[in-house]
Amino acid sequence: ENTNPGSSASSSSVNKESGKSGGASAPRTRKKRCPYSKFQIRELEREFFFNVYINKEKRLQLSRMLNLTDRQVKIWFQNRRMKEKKLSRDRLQYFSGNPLL
Amino acid sequence: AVMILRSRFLDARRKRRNFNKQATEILNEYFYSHLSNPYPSEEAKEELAKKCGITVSQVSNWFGNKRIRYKKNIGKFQEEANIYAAKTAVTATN
DNA sequence: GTCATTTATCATGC
DNA sequence: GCATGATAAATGAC
Repeated sequence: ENTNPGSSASSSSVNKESGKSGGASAPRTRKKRCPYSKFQIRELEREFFFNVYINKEKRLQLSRMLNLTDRQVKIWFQNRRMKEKKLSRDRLQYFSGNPLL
Repeated sequence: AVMILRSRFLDARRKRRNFNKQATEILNEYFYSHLSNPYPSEEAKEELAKKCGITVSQVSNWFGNKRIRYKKNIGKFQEEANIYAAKTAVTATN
């Protein structure tokens, strides 16, 4: 169901671009968006349920378990918090007789 | 259990309905009359949302989709661009 | 950290 | 069958 760069053994793949080194490095193309697997989402959501803000330790642990970079986990939590905020706004509209929709 | 209900709520919201023709007209009019900088301010978004009868988030979604789809294939939108360019030109002269 | 955004993907309308 | 609106990764401004 998932051809993620994380599902299994293929560890050393895509990322790395740590290169900030000597000048001439290329325009470093934007990383292509790759949807996460159901398993990855479940584990991320599980942790998000316990605490909306994840500390560095759990972040590294979770990134290893899911074969994601710590940066990806960090960004996932950021986006997830924004999503939760939008959901709250939508619920407010929904329960306050707004004639929209 | 909670997460299941939560995901249900999300999926339900994802059921899409097209905007009415008048709303699309208003949005396109703004887009093509600001083609050099199609980034409406927050106030402009609220005004557009009110005039179109949609939410501010829906306005943001529409402009996000419109910008990238226009950029990806300008030729496909050329006819549409001409139509709204002529329309705004007429309203300007009146 | 938030937050608007870009980009690809998803789900639906027709 | 694509057009279209909404959502999911990823970036960058601040």
